[in-house]
Amino acid sequence: MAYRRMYKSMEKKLTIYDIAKEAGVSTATVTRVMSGHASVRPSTREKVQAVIDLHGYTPSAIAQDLENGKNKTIGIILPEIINPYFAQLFNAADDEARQSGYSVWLNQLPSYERVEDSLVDDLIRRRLDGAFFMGGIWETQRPGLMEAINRLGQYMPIVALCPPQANLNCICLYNDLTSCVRHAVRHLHVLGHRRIAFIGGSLQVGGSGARGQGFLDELRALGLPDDPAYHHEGGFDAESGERAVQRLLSGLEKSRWPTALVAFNDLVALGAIKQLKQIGLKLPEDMAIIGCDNQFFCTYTDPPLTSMDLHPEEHARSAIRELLSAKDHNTPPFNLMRDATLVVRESCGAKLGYRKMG
Amino acid sequence: MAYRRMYKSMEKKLTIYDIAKEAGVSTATVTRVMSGHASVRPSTREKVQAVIDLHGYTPSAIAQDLENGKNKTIGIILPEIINPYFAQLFNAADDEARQSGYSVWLNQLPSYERVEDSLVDDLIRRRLDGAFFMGGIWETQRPGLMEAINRLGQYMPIVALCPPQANLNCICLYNDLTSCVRHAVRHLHVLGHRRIAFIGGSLQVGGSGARGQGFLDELRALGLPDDPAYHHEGGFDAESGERAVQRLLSGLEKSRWPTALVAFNDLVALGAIKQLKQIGLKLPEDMAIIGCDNQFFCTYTDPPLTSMDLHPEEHARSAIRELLSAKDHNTPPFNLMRDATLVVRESCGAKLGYRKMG
DNA sequence: TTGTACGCGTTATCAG
DNA sequence: CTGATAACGCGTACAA
Repeated sequence: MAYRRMYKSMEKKLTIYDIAKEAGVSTATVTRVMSGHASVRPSTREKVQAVIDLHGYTPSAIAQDLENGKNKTIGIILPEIINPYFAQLFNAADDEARQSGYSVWLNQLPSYERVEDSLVDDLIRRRLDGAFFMGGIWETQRPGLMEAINRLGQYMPIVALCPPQANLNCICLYNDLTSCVRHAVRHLHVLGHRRIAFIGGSLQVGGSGARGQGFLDELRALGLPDDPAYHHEGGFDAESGERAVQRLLSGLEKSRWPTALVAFNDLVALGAIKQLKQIGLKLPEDMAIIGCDNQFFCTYTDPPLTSMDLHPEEHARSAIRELLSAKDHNTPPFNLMRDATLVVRESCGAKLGYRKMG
Repeated sequence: MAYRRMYKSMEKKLTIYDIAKEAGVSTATVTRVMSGHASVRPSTREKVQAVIDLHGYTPSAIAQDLENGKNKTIGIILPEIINPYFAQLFNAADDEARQSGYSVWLNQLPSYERVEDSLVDDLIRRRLDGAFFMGGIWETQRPGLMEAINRLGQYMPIVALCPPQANLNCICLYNDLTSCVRHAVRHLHVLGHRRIAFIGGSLQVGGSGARGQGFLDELRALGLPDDPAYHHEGGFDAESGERAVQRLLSGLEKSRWPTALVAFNDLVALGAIKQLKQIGLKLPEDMAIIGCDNQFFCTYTDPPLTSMDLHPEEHARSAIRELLSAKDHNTPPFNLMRDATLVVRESCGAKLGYRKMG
């Protein structure tokens, strides 16, 4: 037994013509009533409005879009919304766009996967008003990404959350990750740490390279030993953190264990903390750790995780604003750097004060 | 100095007419070439394709949408993507939709806020193929929501993640939260706990009511005391958890403290754990705790958090599938219930075995 | 103040 | 196989 007319969409779709006919006016008048701008005789207005209300008529956005040749939509491309860091970015971008009467269209592009032409085609096909590529992308080799951005950039303004790169034709918003990591290392040094290791991420590639560089730079600047056994790459999530700690410590005599860890990000730190405790270490007494991203759970780890805030919301809001303004004013590409902020909690032993360490 | 022709979108927009003219054919033929379905003489095909490639022409999706009267888009309404639970749901829905060639349009509708007509108008205006309302919504009074859903339901199929309700005309997917909480309480009881408290959420309203009911039901069934001082509502996030613990314990002599906590969800549990430790309690020895949602960080709390898995991904995938099939087959509304699964970790003392407790 | 007619970019239909 | 032409639903000149 089939159900009929369950949805109005199943009935004859209601168009502006239907309203016009039923109200005994032209479609132009209906438009006038709805927009409210033009002047309509009060009696006609009422008559038309009555019909509109009666049927609950709402004009089709797709027809409107066609009419004025745009979407009022901005495409957002990120690796995975599951990652709270990207959720945070997305959320701020969404909010900012909405405030300007724009919508946002989310596209997940998993890390490690090749950038397919079909994604770019999709974005072009939709006639978006701009595209915002956010991070995670440069942390790994991403075949095809730069070409994709450059092609897409011929159709709409683009903002990317990444350090500026040669031949990358878009607005780049980024953090000075080198100085960010140097900041972290310095914090640990001030607290007395001398054997410091870096875990997670990937020291060679893309944006991660900057962190690795910062790490090494600061070690040198402080005159600390630069032991290759103290670099353990591996990934961007909590499991990577667990594994990194395991590999790091199992490869070293106890006497040579570092006293502090710089984690690629908070997720890596989260995993590291678990593994460190499992080994029986007390935090921060036996091992200090610092994360990056200042995620919501930093307050709730035990001990609370000291971290670097990269100010993702501000980046996201800038991105949207620049996108909209670039569309209007045809702004030439530029780049914008933000400093990171150290958020001191307890995982580095700040409360314990300075200690002389082996 | 203004930049010119930076984006192709700034130039005269390339349409199918332009391609047709330049290739010396009609627009119909261009369409045929692009779709590949109809038969075109190879030589013409090549000729047309050459022009297409030359200019990188991509047909406008908005015109296509107008033509076939649909979007291939499903609207998703959730409180906040920042909450990892909803991110998880969204992600699964997105993936499922994509697999069927559909897109997803995210709309955040903060809890506690009234459902504006403008949101519903927006959804209707876009001529979506369906809408998926997900949770958090029924946890609080939501003036206007039911009316909104019922109005929207006249235009497109709707799936909601909530228990079926009278006068709510949509497909409801839900968990049996009553039995879910009873399950949790039983787990604690088996481990020896006799004084059990419930924190977070709201016992009276909507979906939360079911949890509160389950809590009370199981206490009664087990012959445990039902002490009003053991119910502490308050919210859905980590901070709420902190406050709830504070209020709960400060209002009770130590001898009457519960030995176990049922938290509304994992975020509440996260906050509770922090506060419990701050008070100096050992977990799970001095206080057991069980969460709900089985979020990613459950593995990484200390101790790892025992939780209930509500299988959000399965719900989300069902939702999308039902939405698409409802559109095609005009299925009558129905409801679908899923059981929750207990995921035992260490926060309830399962490793310690049964203990006789005060 | 109101109506007519056309354009927006595609696809589909129907001739040829 | 190919080309006109009519939809699709709306806004907007332009005319009345």
